[in-house]
Amino acid sequence: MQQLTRQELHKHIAASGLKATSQRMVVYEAIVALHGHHPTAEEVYQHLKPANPSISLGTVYKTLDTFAEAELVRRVLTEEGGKRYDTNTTTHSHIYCSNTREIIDFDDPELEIVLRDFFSKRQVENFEIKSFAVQLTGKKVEPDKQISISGVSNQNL
Amino acid sequence: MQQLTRQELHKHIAASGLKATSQRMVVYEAIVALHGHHPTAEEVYQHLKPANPSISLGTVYKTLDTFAEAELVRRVLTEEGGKRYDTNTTTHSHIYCSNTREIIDFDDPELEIVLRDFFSKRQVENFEIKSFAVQLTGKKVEPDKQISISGVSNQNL
DNA sequence: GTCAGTGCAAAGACTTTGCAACACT
DNA sequence: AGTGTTGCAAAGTCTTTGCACTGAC
Repeated sequence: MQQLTRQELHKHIAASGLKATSQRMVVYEAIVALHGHHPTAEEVYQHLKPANPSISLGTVYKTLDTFAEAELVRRVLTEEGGKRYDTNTTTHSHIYCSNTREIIDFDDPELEIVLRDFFSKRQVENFEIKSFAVQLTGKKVEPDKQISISGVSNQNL
Repeated sequence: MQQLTRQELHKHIAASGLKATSQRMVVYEAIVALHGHHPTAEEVYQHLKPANPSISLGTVYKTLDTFAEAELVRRVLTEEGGKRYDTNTTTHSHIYCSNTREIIDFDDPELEIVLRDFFSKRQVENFEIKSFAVQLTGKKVEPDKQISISGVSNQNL
């Protein structure tokens, strides 16, 4: 994502019905800058601290929580239990590497079409579905090694 | 899942290369009993405590972690940041209710076929996929209300 | 008998909260 | 001006760790 001007930041935040304070703009800016890294509150704080030494960690926590409620950002599911955040992009799919614990964006329009199609036919009882995501788990391999999906075992599917 | 005998518990645990201690059997028994509830360590502890007052919470934490490493149980992704566990069943899909914070199993063979199919064609670069899961997010509705998927907005897909 | 596993309690990590001061609308 | 937001620090929650003891193999 490109650099946002102060005005744009203001607009983004105000558009969600939130007061556009300077801390919120800074936090939003940081999470945009860290897009793809799925940072924790602490990481957001560390990122914006040099340029904004007066902001407090507690405010970052509160702000991210507020943003998540307002759907300005979304929480990323983790197996480790920490809360991570990301800008609310069009894809909700992630790959989780069990070796490096990275969460990598996986953006595949085809997959999304397939799923969207599936759920437009398959209604879930007593449930109003708001969004869905695919979570892939696996391990990074060396670029020169053979890439395979054959390792997907039946009992995992 | 049915009741497991002490011998069966022993076998399950030993089969993963772990020492089959009585604490481990009790923890495994509890998580089987709580299958579908996706309990936290604390909940597992509360469940087994009445019958096993001498077991310590720390041991439950350690044991669940050990089990997860050995893939005897799996960690369930949560948005809230707490670690939850479940027996390693054949489905990996969940529905998360943002109202009640419940995690509900969603077992749909058709969906699994669709995804399995998709990923058998679509290889992911430099990544060996081990498993995948679909995470649905939404809200429970009253049984008499209209159920709809139309609320799925484009920007979430 | 050996060594991994356990209980306990303390430490650690992460997150939330209360409140006075502050700043956006 | 009024109300929601911030900074700070303290409290709270959840999880891990160290160590002496125990029990499974």
